[in-house]
Amino acid sequence: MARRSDHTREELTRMALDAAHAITADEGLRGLRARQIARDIGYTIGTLYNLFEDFDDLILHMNGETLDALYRTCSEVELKGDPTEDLEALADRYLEFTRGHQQQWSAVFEHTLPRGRAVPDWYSEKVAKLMELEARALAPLFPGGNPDRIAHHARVLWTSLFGMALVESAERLPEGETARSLVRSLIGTYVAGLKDNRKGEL
Amino acid sequence: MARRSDHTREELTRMALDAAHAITADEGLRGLRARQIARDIGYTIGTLYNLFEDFDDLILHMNGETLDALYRTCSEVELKGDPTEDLEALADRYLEFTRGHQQQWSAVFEHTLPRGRAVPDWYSEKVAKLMELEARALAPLFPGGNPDRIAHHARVLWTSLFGMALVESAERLPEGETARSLVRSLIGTYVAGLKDNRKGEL
DNA sequence: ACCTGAACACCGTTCAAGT
DNA sequence: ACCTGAACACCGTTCAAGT
Repeated sequence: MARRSDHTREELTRMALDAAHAITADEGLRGLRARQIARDIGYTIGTLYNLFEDFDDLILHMNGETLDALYRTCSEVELKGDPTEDLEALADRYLEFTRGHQQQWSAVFEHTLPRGRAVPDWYSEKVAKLMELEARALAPLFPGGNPDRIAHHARVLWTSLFGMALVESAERLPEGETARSLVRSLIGTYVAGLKDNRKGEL
Repeated sequence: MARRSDHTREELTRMALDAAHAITADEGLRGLRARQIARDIGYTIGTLYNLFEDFDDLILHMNGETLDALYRTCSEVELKGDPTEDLEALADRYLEFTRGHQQQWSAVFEHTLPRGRAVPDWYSEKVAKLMELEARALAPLFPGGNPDRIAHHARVLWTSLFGMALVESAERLPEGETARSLVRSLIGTYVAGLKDNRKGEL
C-alpha cells in the first residue's frame, strides 16, 4: 500500500483526535490505545506516528481541545457587572461542562508527562486563559484596584473551583453535597469577605 | 526454589510498599513497575501477586498509606480555638506534606480504577477522615450550630485546599504565587465572610 | 504453603519496504 | 511523500512446576 491520500494531514489529525475523544469519553484515559484510534479511523498505527510525536503528544492535543471547549463555553457567559452573580454563572457553566465531559475532564489531570519533559507552552496558555475569565468577573469589586490583586483573588477562586469539580468527578462527595452547592457557599462567602476587608481599608 | 520464608507475609507487604513509595517518589506513578518492585525487594513478580490482588490493588494500598501519613501529620496540629489561626496551621501542615511528597501526592489523584471498579470503602474512609479535621477547626464559628452546616463549610475549604495543592504540584501557578499565598487569602476572606453572614442572621 | 520463572496477550514505538 | 505492518522491547498477569 501507501499513499492513499484519501485525507489530508489536517483531516487525519481531526479524525484521530475525534476518535481519541470518543474512546476517552467511553472508557476513560486508561482505556485509550493508539492501536484502537488507528483502527477507528481506518488507518494503521504507523500513520498515527506520522501525525503526532508520540502518544503523550496525542493526549496533550486531545486535552488541549478539552480545555479549549471549556474556555469557549465559559466565555459565552455574559457578565452583568455583579461579581457574585457573574462568578456563579461562570462556575455553573464550568461545572456543567465538567459533568457533561467527565472522563475527558478527568483525562486533563490524570495525564502526566515523563520526568523531565515539560508541559508545552501552547498548553499552559490554555490554562492561563481560563483564569482570566474569573478575573474579569471579579474586577468590579476592586475599582481602580491593581490587576495583580484581582488576578490573585481570581486564582484563589479558580483553583478552589478546580478542586471542587475534581472531588465531585472522583465521586468523593457525600450524599446531598455537590460541587455546585460547595461553589455557591464559596462565592457567596468569599465575596462577602472581600467586601468586609474593603470596608476595613476605608 | 520456593518457600524461602525469609520474611513473613506482613514483612513482604511492608517491603513491597516501601519499594513502591521509593520508586514513585523518584519517578512518579508513571515510572512504577511491578517488575521493579519485585527486583528491589529481592523476590520475583509472582510473589507480588501473592501479596496483592493486582497492580491497581498495590497502588491503592500505597496511596492509602500516603493519605494516612497526611492525616497523621495534620492531626498533630494543636487547635487553639481560633478558627483562622487553626485553619491556617492545618493548611500549612497539609501543604508542607504535599510539597515534601509531591510525586506520592500526585499519585493519589493520577491513579484511577478501570471502569466499573469502585474505590474500596477502606480507601474512601481515609479521605473522609481528612475532612473531619477541617470541621473541628471551623466549629468555634458555629456555636451550637448544626454539624451538617459545619461539615459543609469544611468541605468547601478542604476541596479548595485540595485544588490549590494540586495546581501547585502541577506547577501551573505563576511566578510569585504559591498554594500558601492562595490558601491564606482563602481562609482569611472566607472566615471574614462567615462572620459577616452570621451578623446578618442576628 | 510459598515462590519461581516461563508463557501469554497486550502495549507504545520504530523503520525498512512498498506505492 | 505517505502509509503499511512486521519487529522490538516492554508491560501486567497467570499458572504449572518446583521445594
